[in-house]
Amino acid sequence: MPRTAASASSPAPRRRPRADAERNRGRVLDAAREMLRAHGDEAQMPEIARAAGVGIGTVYRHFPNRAALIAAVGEQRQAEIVEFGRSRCLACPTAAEGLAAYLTHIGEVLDAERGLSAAIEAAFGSTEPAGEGRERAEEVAAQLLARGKEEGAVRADAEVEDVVMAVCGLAAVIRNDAGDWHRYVRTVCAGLRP
Amino acid sequence: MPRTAASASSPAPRRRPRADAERNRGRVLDAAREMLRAHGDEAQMPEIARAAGVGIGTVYRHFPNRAALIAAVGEQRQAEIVEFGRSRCLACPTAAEGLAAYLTHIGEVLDAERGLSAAIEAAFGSTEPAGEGRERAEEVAAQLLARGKEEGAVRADAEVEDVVMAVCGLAAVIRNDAGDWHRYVRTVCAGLRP
Amino acid sequence: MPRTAASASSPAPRRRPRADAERNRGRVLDAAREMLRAHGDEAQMPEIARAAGVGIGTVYRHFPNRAALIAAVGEQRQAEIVEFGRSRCLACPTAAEGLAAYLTHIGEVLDAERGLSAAIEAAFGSTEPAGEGRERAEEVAAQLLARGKEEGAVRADAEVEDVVMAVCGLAAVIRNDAGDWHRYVRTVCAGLRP
Amino acid sequence: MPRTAASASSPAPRRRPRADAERNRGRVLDAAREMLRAHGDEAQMPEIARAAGVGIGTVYRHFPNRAALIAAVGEQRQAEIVEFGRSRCLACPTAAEGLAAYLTHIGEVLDAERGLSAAIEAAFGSTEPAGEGRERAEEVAAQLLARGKEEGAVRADAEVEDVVMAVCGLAAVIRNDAGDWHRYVRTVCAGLRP
DNA sequence: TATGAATGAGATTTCATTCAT
DNA sequence: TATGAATGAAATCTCATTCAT
Repeated sequence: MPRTAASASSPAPRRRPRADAERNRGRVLDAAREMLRAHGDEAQMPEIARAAGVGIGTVYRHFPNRAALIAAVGEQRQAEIVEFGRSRCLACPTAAEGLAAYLTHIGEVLDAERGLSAAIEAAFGSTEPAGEGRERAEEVAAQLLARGKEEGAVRADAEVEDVVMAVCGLAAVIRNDAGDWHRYVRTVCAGLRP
Repeated sequence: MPRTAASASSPAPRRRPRADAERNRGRVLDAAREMLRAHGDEAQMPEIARAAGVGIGTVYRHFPNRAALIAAVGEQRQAEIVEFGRSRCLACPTAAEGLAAYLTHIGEVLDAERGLSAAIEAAFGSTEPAGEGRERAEEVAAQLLARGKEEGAVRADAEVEDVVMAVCGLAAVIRNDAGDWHRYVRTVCAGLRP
Repeated sequence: MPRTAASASSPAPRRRPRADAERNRGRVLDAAREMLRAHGDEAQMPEIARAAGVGIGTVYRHFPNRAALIAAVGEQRQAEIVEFGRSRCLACPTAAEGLAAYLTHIGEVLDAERGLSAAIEAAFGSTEPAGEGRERAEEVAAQLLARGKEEGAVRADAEVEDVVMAVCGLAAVIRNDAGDWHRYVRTVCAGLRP
Repeated sequence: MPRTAASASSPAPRRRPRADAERNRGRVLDAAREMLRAHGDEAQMPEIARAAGVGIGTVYRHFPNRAALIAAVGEQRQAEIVEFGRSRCLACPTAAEGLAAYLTHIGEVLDAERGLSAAIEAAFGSTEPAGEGRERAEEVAAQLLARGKEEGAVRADAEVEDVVMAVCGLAAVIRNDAGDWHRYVRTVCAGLRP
């Protein structure tokens, strides 16, 4: 596509549109996700920048520090997990099944993407920022619990907090290779029954 | 100067570590524990060495790297926790009470010593080396489960692995401030009941 | 802000070292020089970094290791010595006087700055890199010899190499306190006469 | 030589004769010399101990520190050089030849045993301890100079100090690869002539 | 007295983060 | 705004030297 005549002779029109920055942010996030998947916590900032095809300064323009970048990766992955929960688990015949399916899905993701598990654990775990992702995750849990109570499959005093903690624990179980995590899911589900 | 026949004069059974080395190892471990307690993962190797009153080379002679030192601290703390479990929780009137007491004690320790929680989590979690500490921890769990089954307070198919995972998850819950950990203990205990 | 036509707008001739890096390199070099003067070979890298007001990483960015830093100090001092030779000794009434003055100046510098003498000796001695400093030093020697031969005050077969070796030896004499170095200068000068 | 009857039945007569220690000292010295020859200043104390077949503690029993060991090696080698000077150079037809032969021999040794040159330089150079070796070295120089003056081949005001400095310089010239050391010898010899 | 594991000071490497361009 | 060279704090390694056995 030949440039239109308007493209004047200025040596380089330094007007990088916002879209450009947005694209860079995405590239960095993707690269970080890949590097974390591959190398876990060993993933290095310069490597991530290189993999993203940007300078390291650009990484820091979009994320104030390494922890923030990792957190962003965790939240991104969390969002996908929650979306799965919303579309698939809420659609299960029973809430009990839905809850089990939700936890099992999380387990599978964490198991398959070991390098991301700390990031995901933090996304689900931390009560602090109560970010948007966190909120949506809690919505899914809340709906599952509510339905579960209606169906008599969940203790009346179960709370969203209990699910959050279960997920957080699940992440740790998998990250530490502490045992067969399917059994953990079973225990927790049983523990939430009336 | 006739010695009695028994004097097996092997030139040197010299395989006990030198007394001072043993002492220094202990000092380093103690110092690391203090620094971790106080500063968590920020704890620095030179600071630890200084606090222990030894050179940094000594720290590295006893522990090949920072991670190994932290792991050792975790195992030490784990040993104390397990000892508590053995002497107190096994002595509870019922196994159910014992198990709850065990998990609650762990929760209290982790809650009070946030800085150590990652180290302790790893000590309880990792299946890898199956070190001595790990073994003892499993003994306690095994006995609690066995008695629990006799008393009809624990599922017949519960295994030591389930307790290990519960502990590991508990550590993560507390480390991430994911919620009221007492509730988590309750859920897990309930999940192990028949 | 119209630039004059001459502003060749090549996107980035960005190969000049950053100004601050250049400044820091200089600071490190100066600090090293001071520390060497004061403590000789005892001078420590962390101390030098501190004296320079930079982190130790910066020292190692500019100089791959301690030896390289010391060598750089030696070359810097050598450059000053050579400059003295160029401006003062070449201006002496006779080449013989010039040569004596040159060696005497070197002796005085080495005598006054014991801590630097090994570095300076290496700078004058080593034939290896034939760096810029070395080249200039040889120019001075070459001119003194050439004039000396014209004036009949220097052997016809004397070479720059002979002066270099004399300087190198002088440094060793002073560093080892092997005797009254003025006598050494006299011997060498006599040895270069026809 | 069978032990005399007096050698009682004590399980192990812990009377290591002095000869034993003396032998160890010699072994350490030899090993150090070899390691220095092979690796120069890189030679490490533990390696030397291993090469000598003794514990590192034994090395330190005989030599207070690394510098002292190296100095001892230098003095040993110096002694051999001086012995050569005494037996060969003093026997030359003329003192001028003797002096040249002496310096040339030193040059050859230093050239062939680069790793030892710093040690040898120090042995010849340092005025400090005026040890026995040093004294003998000066005797040779003194005799060569005395005969040279008689023969009219050496300046009347030449002193032992001048020879010492020449040797010291020679060592530096060779150690630094500053040029063709034979030329240096020539210059110095010429410089000592009337 | 001989031994070598243990020690600690200092050199060097690593990498997250900053900042001049 | 994007870049990556530059920075510096902390980890880690390397020996010379000490000292319990």
